[in-house]
Amino acid sequence: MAERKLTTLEYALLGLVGMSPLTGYDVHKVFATTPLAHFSSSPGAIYPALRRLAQIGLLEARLDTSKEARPRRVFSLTAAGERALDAWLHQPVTREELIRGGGAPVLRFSLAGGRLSREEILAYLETYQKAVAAYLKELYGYTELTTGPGNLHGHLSLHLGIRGSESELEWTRWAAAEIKRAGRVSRKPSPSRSKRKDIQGGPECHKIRSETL
Amino acid sequence: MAERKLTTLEYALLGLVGMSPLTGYDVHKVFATTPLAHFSSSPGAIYPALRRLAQIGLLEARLDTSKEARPRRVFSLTAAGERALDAWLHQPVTREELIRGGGAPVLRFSLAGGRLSREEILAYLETYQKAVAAYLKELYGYTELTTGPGNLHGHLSLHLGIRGSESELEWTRWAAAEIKRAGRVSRKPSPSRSKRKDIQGGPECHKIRSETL
DNA sequence: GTTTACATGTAATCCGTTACATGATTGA
DNA sequence: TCAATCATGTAACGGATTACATGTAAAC
Repeated sequence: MAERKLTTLEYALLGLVGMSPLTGYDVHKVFATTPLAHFSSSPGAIYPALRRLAQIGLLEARLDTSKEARPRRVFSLTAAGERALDAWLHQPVTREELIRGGGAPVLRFSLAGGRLSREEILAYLETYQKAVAAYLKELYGYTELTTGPGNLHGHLSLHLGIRGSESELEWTRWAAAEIKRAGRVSRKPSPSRSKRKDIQGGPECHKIRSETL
Repeated sequence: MAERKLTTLEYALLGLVGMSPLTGYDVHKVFATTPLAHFSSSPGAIYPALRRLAQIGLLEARLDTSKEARPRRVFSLTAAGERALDAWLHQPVTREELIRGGGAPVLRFSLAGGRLSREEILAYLETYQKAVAAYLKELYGYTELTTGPGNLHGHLSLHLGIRGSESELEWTRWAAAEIKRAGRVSRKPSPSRSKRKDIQGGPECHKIRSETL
């Protein structure tokens, strides 16, 4: 239980497997056919990563020998894997995550559905918003240096970053509002169900999510 | 001259060194203090990459032994380096570059100032725009799958990607318009200078650009 | 005079890419 | 039956991260 740091890909795998047990090829299909495509769907990335997670006890592999074909490993989350995933989902968005790309902030948000409470998710979006706002301030600071003639391309490139961050900032506010709204409207038609379940859905919902996210 | 494929970092180094000769620490400063920060400023990335580029003949290192301190290597572009950089700058934006992050599309645009003609730059922005538009179409296709209850987080995450791509698309149009406008207005006050030079500026402009981009 | 920041690297580790390998299933 | 696709991996290579090493200049 050396608690070594995991890569973004490995957390993505934990999250996917946590929705429903999956084989390596299932993961490949998700990465190849959904907006999660910025993860490589190459087997050379997926299979070793799954094996690594199994070796450190975060995933557990069940050998499926039905069909008497080549046995396939079906991976599912262990208790330690649940803990590692939940701990990661509770991390705030950092400046480094924003700058270095990799998509960790939105990945955490995607996987948080059903694993975090609505309050925790809103708190997470708050950290997201703050991080983007702070980074935007940095970018605005650069504009003074690039205005004026002689640096048109620097000026224009900077504005691409600024526009992107502005759009990201607006999204965090919009997403928070949508989540609050969804909590309100779905409580009315079915007041007997718990708030968590309203958003979370059942296992079949997980299946859909893993295919369409 | 085996023409091995270069990484985005290596092209960024070619571009920076092409603006003005630099040492490894100069590069570190650029990555640490400008919006180019999504490249790692760690010496373990920069120094080996510079050395690699020198070994394959794209950079040339001049040993500066003034000050009699530890000698520092000042890198500059070779003719082969210029060719490799220019060839890369002429590549259109691809779907893979957009999806896998890495910032190659905007990096090429940033480095294109002064190296490509205005017509070539506009053509490049055209490929950028087409690639983003095509990717946006893909993303819109996913919205149908995520609408409806039970997949709120997938739906919201998808919209983050859509908003980001829409913002990027608008930027390509705006940048093209700005470049056309700049070409027009700067020709009037100084009709004697060439069009290229109007945008490009001199060496001191390169220095500014490398610090502020 | 000692610490802090500047400056230039090297070494180990490790993840991801690319290419290869192989067997089962399906369609022509 | 032959090709193509599905499905499950392995192996080699290489680049990036992290940590370490070291020496100089400035600040206090």
